[in-house]
Amino acid sequence: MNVPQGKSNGEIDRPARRVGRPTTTVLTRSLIAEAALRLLDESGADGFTMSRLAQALRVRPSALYNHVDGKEDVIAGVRELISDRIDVSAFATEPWDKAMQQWAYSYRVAFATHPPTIALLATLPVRGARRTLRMYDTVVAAMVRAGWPEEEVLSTIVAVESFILGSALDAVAPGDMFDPAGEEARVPSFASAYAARAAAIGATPPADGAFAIGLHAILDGLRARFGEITAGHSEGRFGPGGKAAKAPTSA
Amino acid sequence: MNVPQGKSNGEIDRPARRVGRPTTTVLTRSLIAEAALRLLDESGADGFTMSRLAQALRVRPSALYNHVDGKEDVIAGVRELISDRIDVSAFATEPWDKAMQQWAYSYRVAFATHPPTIALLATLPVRGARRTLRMYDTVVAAMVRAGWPEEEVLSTIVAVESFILGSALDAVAPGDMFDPAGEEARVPSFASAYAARAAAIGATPPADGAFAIGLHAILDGLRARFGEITAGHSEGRFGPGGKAAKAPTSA
DNA sequence: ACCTGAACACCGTTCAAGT
DNA sequence: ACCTGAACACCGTTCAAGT
Repeated sequence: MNVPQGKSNGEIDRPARRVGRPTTTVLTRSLIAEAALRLLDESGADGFTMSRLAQALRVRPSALYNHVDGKEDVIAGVRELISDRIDVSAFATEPWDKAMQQWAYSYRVAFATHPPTIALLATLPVRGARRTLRMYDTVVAAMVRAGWPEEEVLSTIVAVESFILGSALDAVAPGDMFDPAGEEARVPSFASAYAARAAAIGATPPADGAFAIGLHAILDGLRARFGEITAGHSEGRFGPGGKAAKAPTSA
Repeated sequence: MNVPQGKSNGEIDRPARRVGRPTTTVLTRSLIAEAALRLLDESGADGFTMSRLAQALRVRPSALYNHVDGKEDVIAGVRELISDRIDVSAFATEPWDKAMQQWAYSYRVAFATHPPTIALLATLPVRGARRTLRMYDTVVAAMVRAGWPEEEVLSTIVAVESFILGSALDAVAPGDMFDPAGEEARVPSFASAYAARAAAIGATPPADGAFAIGLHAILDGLRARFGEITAGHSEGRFGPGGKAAKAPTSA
C-alpha cells in the first residue's frame, strides 16, 4: 500500500523509472490538468491530493512542481479545461436574453458534468484568467450591441453568473439535506411543501426546478429593466453617478 | 514557536494545566464554535486548523474531540452561529416580496460580516440543520399564506438563496480579479465596460451593484410569476405533473 | 467526564543528487 | 530540463494514561 507503484492498482505495469531526466516527455501542464480532472471525478475533492495525482501520472509528487506552481495552479488548469466548454456562441446570433439563457444552461452543464470541481472552483479565486476574460468580452460586446448601458453590463453579467454558481453549489449538495422526516410537527409548513414538491417533480432533481425558476425570474426581471432603459428615460437605477446611459459605442 | 502555550503570544499567562480532568469547565461546544468564528475572522480559512483552534482555547487539539465530532462539526457550529443572525422577521409583517428582499439583505450581511466563512459554509453540506429548518419553515409559511402554490415555494426559495450564496462568493473574491490592465487590445469591450463601471460606482464594492441588480431582477420576475398564478389560470409552468395549484391549506 | 501526551497516517512543498 | 529520493513542517484524528 505504501509502495508507490504496483501491479495491483489497475495501472499499467512498467519498470520503475530511475533518477534523472526522462528520455521521453512524461509530464506537461495540460497532461497534469487532465489527470487532475479525472482524479477529481473519480475520487472527489477530498481524494484530490498531489500525491494521488502524481501516482495517477506514475511520477513522484515532487516531479509535478517542474510544471505547475502548486496545488492551486493545478486547480487553475482544471478551471480552464471546464470553462472552455462553456458555450457563448449564442451571443453571436440570438437576442441577448435568449443568448444569456443558453449561456446559463451551458455553464450549468459544464459544471454539472464534474460535480466535485464545483466547490473547488467556486472557492478558489481565478488567477490569470485569460480565457475567462475572452468569454466575458464576448458577452459584454453582445449586451452593449443590444443596447445595454456600458456601465451596467458587467454587474448584470456578474449577477447572472452568481445565480448560476450558487445553483451549481445547490445542485451538488446531498439531495436529502433538508428532509424533514421526523420533524413534521416542528416545521409543518416546510414539511408540507417538501412533500408537495416531491410529488410534483417525481424523479427530476429538485435543484433543476430551482434553477429553471430562478433563471426564468432573473431574465424576466432583466427584460423589464431593459425595456425601461430602451424606452428612453434611461436614468440608471443603480450607482450614485446618475450618468445617463450612453448610446452603444463599441463593437 | 513550537511551545504550545507561551507568554509571548498575546495570551494570558497561566500555569500549564496538568493531565486529568480539569476542575473548572474549559470547553463546551458553543465556546468552541465562538472561538472558531473568531479564529476564522482573524486568520482566514487557510489559518483555520484544529491546532490553532486548540491553541486559542489554551488546550491540546485532542481535547476538542471530547466536545465535537471533528473539524466539519466545528464548522457546523459556526454555521449555526451565523444563520442565527439571518432575520426572517419581515415575513410576519410585510408582503412576501418585500419580506424576501429584507431577508436577502440580512442573509448577505450575516455572511459579509465574516468573509472567510463564506467559502467554508458554501462548500460544506449542512448537517443536522435544525435551526435552518426553522428558518425555512417561517419563509415557506409566509409564502403559502400569500398565495404561492405549495409545490413551487421550496424551489422558489432555493432559487433566491442560490443567488444570495453565489453573490456572497463573488463579494469575497479579490476585487481586481478581472482587471483587464494590459489586455485592453485583446478584450476591448470588456475593458471599456470595466472602466465604465469603475467610473460609475466610485468607491462602492462592485459586488454590491451586482447583488442589487440581480436581487431586483429576480424579485421582479417572481412578482410577474405570482401575478400569473393568482390571476386564476394557474397551471404550473414547471414539473411534468401539471397539477393545478392548490389553494393555501396550511398556516 | 475530560484533560494531556504520544502516536499514526497522512498532507503540500523544497531541494540536492543524478542523468 | 526534469526526474527521484529524502527531508521539513505541518495536518486531522485516535487513544491510553491520568485525575
